[in-house]
Amino acid sequence: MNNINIYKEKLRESGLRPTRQRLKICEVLFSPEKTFHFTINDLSKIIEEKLDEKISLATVYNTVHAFKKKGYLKEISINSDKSYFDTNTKTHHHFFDNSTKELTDISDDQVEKVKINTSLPGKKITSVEVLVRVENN
Amino acid sequence: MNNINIYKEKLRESGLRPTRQRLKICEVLFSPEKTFHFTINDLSKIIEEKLDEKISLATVYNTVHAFKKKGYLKEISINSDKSYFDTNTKTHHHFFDNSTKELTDISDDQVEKVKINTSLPGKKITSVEVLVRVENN
DNA sequence: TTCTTATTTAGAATAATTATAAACTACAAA
DNA sequence: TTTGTAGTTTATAATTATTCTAAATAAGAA
Repeated sequence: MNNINIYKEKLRESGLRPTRQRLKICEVLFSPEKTFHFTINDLSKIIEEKLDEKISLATVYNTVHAFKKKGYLKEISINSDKSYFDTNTKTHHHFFDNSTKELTDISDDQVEKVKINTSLPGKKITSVEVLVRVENN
Repeated sequence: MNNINIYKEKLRESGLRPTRQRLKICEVLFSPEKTFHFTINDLSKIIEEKLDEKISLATVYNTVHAFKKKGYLKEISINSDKSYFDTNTKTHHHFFDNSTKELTDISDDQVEKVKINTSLPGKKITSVEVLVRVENN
């Protein structure tokens, strides 16, 4: 089965032209059943391996940022030396394994609601996310 | 009052030679009563303004990383485009203001203990930190 | 088909960080 | 004190991630 028409539709809805490159990137990002994390470099490599055709690195950057802006991707800051993106855009939490540098999702329902007993005047909370660092024991 | 001898002592304890440069950086980082956040660039500028003498950027990098390794500084990843360091090395939480890009501490006691109902086999939790994103309302 | 505007692209530019290797310095031992 | 050595500092080059630029291309409307 092919999702291309769905992606075309979605892109057009978002005001993004469904170009060949964007559709390929959609396939790589949104066809897998499970959400995943990646860096731009990861993505670029996956595309090279999976596809017969190369997509310019600048386009990968452009596309990822466009998708992020539209809310189809989420940027995660764990490691300051690289930008990680996540195809899971819902508010959720993470394990970060300091031993292996791996990042894993913790679904929202496995963390009890976090209560913050303070606030900033004139500001409203947009998200509350938990980072659980682990290491080998 | 002068903390230099305390810094000298601490550095020596840690196996770091108390050089002129390291002592100056200690003064800038650890003399203020309140902890604070900074980037390497911030720190470099503060040093230039405060001190009559310049410290090479490479040394600032070296020193910050050495202090981080020894546990005197903590690295914070909020914004992926820069590395922030924190002189508050205790486990604590943050507000990140998306409107102003400002980072503020939330002390540990203002956040109720976070319960995680899942775990990773063979791993132990080393820290649980909460990031609360806010924006103007 | 044609026109307009968005998009892609290679490569240059920028910015943060790390590496290099020579000069310098803290400090232990003579 | 002086000296030797290992740790540090430094300027600069190298590297890496990311953004910019401007020309070529392609999508979609007329």
